[in-house]
Amino acid sequence: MSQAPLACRPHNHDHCVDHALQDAEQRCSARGVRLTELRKRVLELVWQSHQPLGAYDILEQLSQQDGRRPGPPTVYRALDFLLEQGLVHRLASLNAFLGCTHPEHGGGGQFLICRQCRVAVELEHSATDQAIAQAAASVGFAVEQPMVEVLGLCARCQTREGA
Amino acid sequence: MSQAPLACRPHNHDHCVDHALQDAEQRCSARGVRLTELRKRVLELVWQSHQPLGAYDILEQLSQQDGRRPGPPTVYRALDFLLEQGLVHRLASLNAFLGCTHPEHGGGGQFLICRQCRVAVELEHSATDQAIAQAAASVGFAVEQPMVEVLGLCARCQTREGA
DNA sequence: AAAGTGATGTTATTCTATAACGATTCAGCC
DNA sequence: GGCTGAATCGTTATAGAATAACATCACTTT
Repeated sequence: MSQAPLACRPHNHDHCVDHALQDAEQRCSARGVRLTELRKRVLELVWQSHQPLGAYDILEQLSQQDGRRPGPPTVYRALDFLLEQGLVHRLASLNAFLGCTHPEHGGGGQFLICRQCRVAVELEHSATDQAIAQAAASVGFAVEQPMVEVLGLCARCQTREGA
Repeated sequence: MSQAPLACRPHNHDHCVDHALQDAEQRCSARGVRLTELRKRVLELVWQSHQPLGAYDILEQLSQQDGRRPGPPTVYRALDFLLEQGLVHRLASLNAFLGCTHPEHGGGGQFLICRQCRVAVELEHSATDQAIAQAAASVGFAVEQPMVEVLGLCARCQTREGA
C-alpha cells in the first residue's frame, strides 16, 4: 500500500480547484469550445467537493450564490458539456458528478467511493483496464465505455471505524 | 476468444428460467426466507428477459398479467428481496435489473451491456476482481461492493453493424 | 381464536432527468 | 456599427426512478 490518495489527505484544495479550472480553460480553447461562465461555475462547484455532487445539489448552490435559481436543464446542459469534454465524470451508482483528475487519459477510470465519508477517488489502474479488456475479448465483446465503481471504506474511515 | 455467452446464442431460454426458479426456491428454503408468489413472478419476469428490465417494465408486465397494477413499492420490495438473496443484480448504469447467473459466487460480477441489442451478460472474471482488489489495496481502500458495467457492442451486433 | 410478524396494497411525495420552446448572447461578416 | 446564424441559456412542463408512511392482509405460533 503506497499512499493514501490526495483527496484523503489534508491539502490546500483551492490549489486543486484553481489548477483544474486553468487546465479546463486551456483544453477548451485548444479545442475551440467555450467554457462559459456558467460552465466554469459548475465545474468549480463540482471540483470544490471531494464528495460527488448531485445535479440538484449544484442547482442549490448556484441559486444560493445569486439569489435566483435556474431550472434543472441549465445545470444538466452544463454537466453534459463538461462530460463531453472529459472534465467531469458521472457516477452511475450515486447519480452524482465528480471532477476528473486525469483528463489527460481518455478512458473511464476507476472510482473508489467511501460509504462512510462519501469521498470518491479516481484511479487510473492499467491492470484493471487490461483485465476488463481481456474479459470482454474472451467473449468477443467490443468495449466502448468501461465503468468501475467500487463501494467500500477508505483508509481513513477504516481506522476511524475501528476506534 | 472462446465462445459467445449463452445469452447471445440461440437456446431454449425456458430451461434457463425454470432452472433459475428451482434454484431460487432451494436457496430460499435453505435460508428460511420465503420466495412468495409475487417474488417468484418478479424473478421469472426478470429472468425471461436477457435485456435488463426496469422496475416500471416489471410493473407493466405484472399489471398486464392480472388486470390491476400494484404500486411501485410492491415491485421494489420484491426486487430488494431478490437483491438481498443474490438472485438478481441491479445495473446502475441502466436503472434496471437482471437475473443473476452465478448465484453461487458472492461477488459482484462484471456486466457487458450491448448498446445495440441491449442484452447484458454477466461474467465472473477473477483476474478483473483481483485487479480491482489490488488497485484498492494500493491506496488502502477496503472493497465492499465492486461494480463493473461495460458498455459496448456484443459479438453478434459487431458483425451486424459491419454488414 | 388471539396475537404477532412478515408481506402486500395504497397514496403521496421525493429525487433524477429530459422535452419543447422562447429569449439571449456571441462570433463572424458586411 | 449593424446584421445574421449558431450556440447558449432561461422557463415551463413532464417523464422516469425510487421511497416514505400508513393501512390491510396472510400466515404462523400459541
